[in-house]
Amino acid sequence: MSTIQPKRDLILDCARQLFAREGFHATGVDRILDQAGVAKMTLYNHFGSKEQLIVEVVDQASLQLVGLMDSWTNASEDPFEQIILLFEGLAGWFDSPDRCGCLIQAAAAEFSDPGSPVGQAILRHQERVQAFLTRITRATECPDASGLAARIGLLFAGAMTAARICRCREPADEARKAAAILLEDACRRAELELE
Amino acid sequence: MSTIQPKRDLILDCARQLFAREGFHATGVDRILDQAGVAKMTLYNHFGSKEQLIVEVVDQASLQLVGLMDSWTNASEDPFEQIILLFEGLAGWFDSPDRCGCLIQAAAAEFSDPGSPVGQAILRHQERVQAFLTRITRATECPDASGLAARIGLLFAGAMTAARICRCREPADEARKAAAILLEDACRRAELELE
DNA sequence: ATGGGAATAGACCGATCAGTCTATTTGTTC
DNA sequence: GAACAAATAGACTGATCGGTCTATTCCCAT
Repeated sequence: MSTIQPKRDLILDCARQLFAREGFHATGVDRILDQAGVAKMTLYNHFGSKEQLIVEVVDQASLQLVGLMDSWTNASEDPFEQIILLFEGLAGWFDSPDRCGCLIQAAAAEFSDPGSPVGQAILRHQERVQAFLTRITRATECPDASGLAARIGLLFAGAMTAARICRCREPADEARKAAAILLEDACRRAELELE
Repeated sequence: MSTIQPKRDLILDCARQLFAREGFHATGVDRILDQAGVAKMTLYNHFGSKEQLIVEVVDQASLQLVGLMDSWTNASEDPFEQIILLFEGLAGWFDSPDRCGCLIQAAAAEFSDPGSPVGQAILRHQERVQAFLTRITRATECPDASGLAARIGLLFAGAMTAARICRCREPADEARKAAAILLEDACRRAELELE
């Protein structure tokens, strides 16, 4: 058997794909087992329950997405450019043919209780993203960096939501334009303040 | 029996509430029947299948939301003000305690196939919203009205997505600020073009 | 009063759900 | 080769799923 990756990661990967394509509740444990070619007890020994598997899938997807955002923005030192790069990266991400939008948004839609383990994982993701965005907007030295980060985050989330429906990169491109306008505005206000 | 509204609307209403709170796949038909106090055959005589019920719930929610958007913006004749009113209305909408975000976004997350009946209903909604927004942005007589509408739509969707997670009106307030900046920018470009 | 359409309760269907259990095999490491 | 942990197949549980069917009851209009 040529399992390069341990079974645990294999299950995590197959589960992520199926959850993204079919949804969390609509994907039965047996479907994941078939896809991964793995016995039932292997899954339950590793994760304990379907809910815990979902939590780990969401956490992994969150770290992966934030990692992507980081790699997209690494190409520049200028925080203004970084935000543009962020939306360009997002647009490129949507070009992947098998992509069905953001897994974490899907999880938020299916698990609305913020107190549940899955809800907690979603909140962790939200905090990660906002922390990432705030780190960039603070570097712009514009006033109201956190407000700017919140607005950029709204565009980011909106682009993901729209891309799930229209399945194209246009929302991300439009979000990039909107972000550029918001940045220009914040920049202009900063200059006014200096005078 | 004091059924003021016909059973059909009662079922539709209970289903909408349960779908919004628990999700579509997670809500069994029997739960809807219990909540509505209605026999199983009554539901199946009216809707034929759970999927068709979902389609009608989504369509009803779409018409209701667009109707709300219309009523929020009716308070002014000025298209710039109308967009601000739109996000103020949205913020007020999120103040409702039992609200768990946008039912149509949840549907989009659970039914990713755009060819399915539910997917079609979601596309119809998306077209309704964009048509509504474009009608307003065209009245601003700014250049690139459809682009502006798309950007406003992204903020609108982003605010809904964020509100589902944080369960507060802040995202809508922040989206309103962002929309105001986008409008100001579009307005400024229009004036520059006139000179 | 009576006929008919709408709604009722509830049994029933096969399929699938998440999760458990056991007995066996596999691969690795002393 | 012995020991041991990991993974295997597959039977099994009770619950729930969406959906069907029947027989009965209710209410309203003629």
